[in-house]
Amino acid sequence: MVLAAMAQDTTTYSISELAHEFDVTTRTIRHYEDMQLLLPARQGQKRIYSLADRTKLKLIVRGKRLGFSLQESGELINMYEPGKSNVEQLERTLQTIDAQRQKLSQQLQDIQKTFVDLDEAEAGCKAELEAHLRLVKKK
Amino acid sequence: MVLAAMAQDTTTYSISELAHEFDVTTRTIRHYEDMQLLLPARQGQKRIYSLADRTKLKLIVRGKRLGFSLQESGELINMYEPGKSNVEQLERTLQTIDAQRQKLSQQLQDIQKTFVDLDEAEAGCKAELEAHLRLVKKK
DNA sequence: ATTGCAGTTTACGTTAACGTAAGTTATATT
DNA sequence: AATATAACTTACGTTAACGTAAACTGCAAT
Repeated sequence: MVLAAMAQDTTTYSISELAHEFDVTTRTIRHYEDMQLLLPARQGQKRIYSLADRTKLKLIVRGKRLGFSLQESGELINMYEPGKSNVEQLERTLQTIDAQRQKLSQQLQDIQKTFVDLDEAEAGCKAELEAHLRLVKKK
Repeated sequence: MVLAAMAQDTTTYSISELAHEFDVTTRTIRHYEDMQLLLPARQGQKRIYSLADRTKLKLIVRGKRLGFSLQESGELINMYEPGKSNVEQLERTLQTIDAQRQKLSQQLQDIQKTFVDLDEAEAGCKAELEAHLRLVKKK
């Protein structure tokens, strides 16, 4: 479900609802707005978040788990917004998409390696633990 | 190859060699030492890095690509050091290993989802581009 | 009427991860 | 002997991503 296709949904959220759902503070959400990642509607002073806003926040939070900066997450979000349909911009977006893919591939490899390392570390630990157990049993 | 098993290798590196190999500054490497992640030997004032030191640095750099803090990378490194062989410590290490695995699994899922999103975004971009091309052709 | 939330703005504070600059030392080269 | 190169220490500066506090607003229930 792309951001653009969410226009008809009228569900809205308060800032504290979103904060609770994604386990962040309201300050954090407002900060993302300061950084231009979100631009919720207003009802008087209060911020009213749409489903599209929620999705953007979800992307930011996911990005954080992957170690993305807010800027990087911002780029990611912009990819889903078809807005600027001039050719030059579209081609730059395609390049950004490719760059993102490469970064993710690198991360995939890093994760695989780390899993292997963790297996080794675990094996070493368990071996040592059993050595200890044997010592206790012999006594 | 575990850190402990690298004792016999006598290869050494200067700080600038490592900096160049891993594409970081010497300042960065010294910073990791300040943060207790590295403890190279000395030859007078100069730092002399062993193969084990190099491996630790590699782990740190890899961790950074995964968005790990230096503290987290420090924990990872400590897992490979069998040093403190008391049972309690070993069991805590096993727990840390498990926590790491869970974090990595979450990252894996996030990466998969992001790949899907990128595919969608790319498809949308290309569709728009072709729409543009058709407009030009019709003229 | 006031008490209590939930929300708001403004603004200074904090932490991590280095950058950058200044001044010093040691070794090697011209 | 002078210069270059690579290393070093000390210390202040910077950026990102919020935290935290203070003071204000609007609505709801007692």
